[in-house]
Amino acid sequence: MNSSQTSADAASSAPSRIPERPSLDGLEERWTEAWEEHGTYRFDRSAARPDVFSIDTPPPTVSGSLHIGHVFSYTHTDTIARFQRMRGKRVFYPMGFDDNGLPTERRVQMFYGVRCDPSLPYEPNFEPPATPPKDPIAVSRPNFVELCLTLTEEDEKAFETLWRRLGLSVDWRLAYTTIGERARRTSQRSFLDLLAAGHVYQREAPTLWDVDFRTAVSQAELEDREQPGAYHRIAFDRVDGNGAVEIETTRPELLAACVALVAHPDDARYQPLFGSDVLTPLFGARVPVVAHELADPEKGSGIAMICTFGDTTDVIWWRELDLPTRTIVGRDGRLEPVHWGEGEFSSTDPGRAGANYAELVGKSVKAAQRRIIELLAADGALLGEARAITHQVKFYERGERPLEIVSSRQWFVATLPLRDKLLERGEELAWHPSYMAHRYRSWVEGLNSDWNISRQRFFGVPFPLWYPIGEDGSVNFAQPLAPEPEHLPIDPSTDTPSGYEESQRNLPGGFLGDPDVMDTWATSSLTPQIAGGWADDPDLFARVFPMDLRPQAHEIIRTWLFSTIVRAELAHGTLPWANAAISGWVLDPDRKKMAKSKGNVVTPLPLIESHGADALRYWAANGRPGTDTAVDEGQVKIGRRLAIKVLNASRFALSRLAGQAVPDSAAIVAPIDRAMIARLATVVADATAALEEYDYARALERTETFFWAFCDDYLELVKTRAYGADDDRDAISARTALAVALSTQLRLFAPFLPFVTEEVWSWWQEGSVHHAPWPVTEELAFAEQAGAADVLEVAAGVLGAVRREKTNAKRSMRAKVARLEVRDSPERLGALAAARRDLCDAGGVDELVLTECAEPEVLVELAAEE
RNA sequence: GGGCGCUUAGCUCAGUUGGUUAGAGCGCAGCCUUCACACGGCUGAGGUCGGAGGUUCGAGUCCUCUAGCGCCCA
Repeated sequence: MNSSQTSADAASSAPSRIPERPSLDGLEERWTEAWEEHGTYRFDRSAARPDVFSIDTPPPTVSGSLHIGHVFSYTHTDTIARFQRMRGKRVFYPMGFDDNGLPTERRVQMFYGVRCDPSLPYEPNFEPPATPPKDPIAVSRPNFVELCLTLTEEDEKAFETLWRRLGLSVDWRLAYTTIGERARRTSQRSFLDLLAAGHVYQREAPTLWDVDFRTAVSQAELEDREQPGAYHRIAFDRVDGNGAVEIETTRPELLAACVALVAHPDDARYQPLFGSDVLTPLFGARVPVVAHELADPEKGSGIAMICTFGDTTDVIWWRELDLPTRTIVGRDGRLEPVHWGEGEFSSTDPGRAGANYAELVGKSVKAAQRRIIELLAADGALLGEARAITHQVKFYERGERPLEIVSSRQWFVATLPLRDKLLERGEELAWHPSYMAHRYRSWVEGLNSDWNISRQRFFGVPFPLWYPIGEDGSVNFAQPLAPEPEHLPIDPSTDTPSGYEESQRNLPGGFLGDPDVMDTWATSSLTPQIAGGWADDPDLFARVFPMDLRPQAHEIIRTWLFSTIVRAELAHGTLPWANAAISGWVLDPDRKKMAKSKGNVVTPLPLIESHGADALRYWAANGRPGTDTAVDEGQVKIGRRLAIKVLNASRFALSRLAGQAVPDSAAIVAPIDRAMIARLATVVADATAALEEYDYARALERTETFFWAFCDDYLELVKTRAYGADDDRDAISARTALAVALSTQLRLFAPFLPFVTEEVWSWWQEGSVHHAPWPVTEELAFAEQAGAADVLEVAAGVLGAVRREKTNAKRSMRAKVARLEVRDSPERLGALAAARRDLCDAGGVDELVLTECAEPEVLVELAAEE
């Protein structure tokens, strides 16, 4: 701490700035406004990279509800941002909003009662009805996107309001969205770069498909769900007439799509059949019996049918065994018409096959299953009763029906070849807490497909490509037409490729715009590049990238964290950040996961309104890194109590300071004052070390523990002395120690309680506490004690004994002590002697006797009641 | 099936590299209107650290096995 800065100005004005009855009321409005006005949290973009601390803030999904989980994790990040700022870093702390993608589309559909039909033309004056109609109105894609933009804008305002009330030290000038112009330019430019470098490719391939959303989904968006099912035993006649082969399947409705039977190569039961053919019942299609290691002899009858495509194993068999394709399930999840006897759908009896299939066509897979079981039973091919089981079925994480696998044209990022490199990057990254690295590693090790980034949706970043259409009407997907980088962002559904006229769209000799949009992760994986200005502000980008910190929740390690590492690796050959801080979840008060469907989601605003932002932040900052934490209003109330205590203790500590804004610590001469400062120095060291390791919770806990002891013991002990005369050097020592301790503690608390600390700071200091230097042990080193007994600890112990005696006697704490005898070691008695005056004042002690004794004891004789 | 985390007072949780009688807050009980604070203060009663075994002079803190809860991956 600087010494000897006594300013006459401060001397006259400072005490008057301390309110008579300090209160939390109005602090948030006042300081939120002041910070905005003074640009307290603005990023200084003149800073060089080593002086910058940059944060890749998670952009919340704006169409999701505001809930307490946001407050929780964003508070954690904010404490780190504030700590780094006070350490002198220029903090790059932008806020983003993730608005593109399916959640927004769903919300818009519900909110306005519309659905998107891309075949419709744009209606410039379209207004959605005031109340959503029962049957959704079909609107064009541009109209639909407009509604998405309108609604997300409103949602973003609600989020921003919450963040500001919570006191996040975000630079709002840096806010971005994942659908905004910069995001589209960045995503499209990055895509074209990857295309040029050969890291993305397009392929007609079996794709995981959600039949309700009618879009492809990627491996990262899958989840297994336990589902009831049943094994049905079906007989396939052998072509050679030597009886039948019995298979078991959970998906009999795919029988028409069967292309082979498969058993394990070592399975003696089926070895004689390999290479021979069998006929599918009902359809008479001739299919081979083949061998493959993935066939499980333990499962069902040990031989399975391979279809187009029942599950991902079917896809592997299809690819590795070079089997034909018989597609029967359409993109709507219903069985499509096929022509038996033609092409892939050969049959020994096309007429019968067609008649049987006519019973199924147009039905959903579920309905088709019910019908085909009846047909098989009537045919005699169904053997025995169905055997009920439960099994894991793949779902889109937001979907309601099992995924189908359909063949479609999709863009992929080649992630599988990167696997080893990605594992290395995971090792390089500093994870907080460290065990979260396992989540990433097990995910990368389990990668089984390249990243499909095409989505057959509407509100997203379009692929910046067109495809030439030949004179014969065939589309040349192999030679896409790309725009010039300076024209980005573009929308191929409304923009025209160079060398073509708009009139040539979708016509022979013309062009076709890529109809798809990118996976939402394909854009949000670029948040460091979007926020940092990679595509349009290289100067800024060089100052912030690679970033210092990615804070996020653990459930999106496989999606957001993973995909961001992929993109940075491909674009820059580096990690996108040095540290990943993984926060836990917020659970409801009964420690259950919060979910809209359960109705147990806690909204944060009422908690801020009733207890204050500092209080809610206190609760959040008590959640250890990575640990799931229950909502606990009791903890919030304690946060409020702490904030009030800071106000009141500060008022006392400063009340007799006589206006020295920055007192000279050389005036701190009393041993107990020095002991308190020495202990505070250890708190500074602990809190600093903890924050350096992203353990904000530990830093808060250390600071808070010290603060309560400071109030309960030290403040009480020195209270009388601090009121002493202006020429009393012991009084000055106490006042100075109070001021130094307060200054240090306010700065330690500032990242956690930004409002109340700023308020108190403003009573006696210039500038914002949030730009004050983070305390260092050196400024308190003058009080270092060499091995002596801790005066404060001994005195506080004796004071406690006095209080105990008064409580036992049911007397007031003001009651006089006629005689106090302390028996203890010479060393401790020496320490106590140094605090004799304070102890007698605080305890109301008339006579203090110190007796050397091996058996420590405190004897309290209360004076008679008056 | 593989992996990770958690299990410490009625509740929510600390306990950093193993070291004197295991800590905090809430809740509970009692006391005190004290000149920073009744949106307060003081004091107190409550655990032998999920279970079993082991290493060690010494283990909540390290090792093995085991139970329950939660999660990740396949």
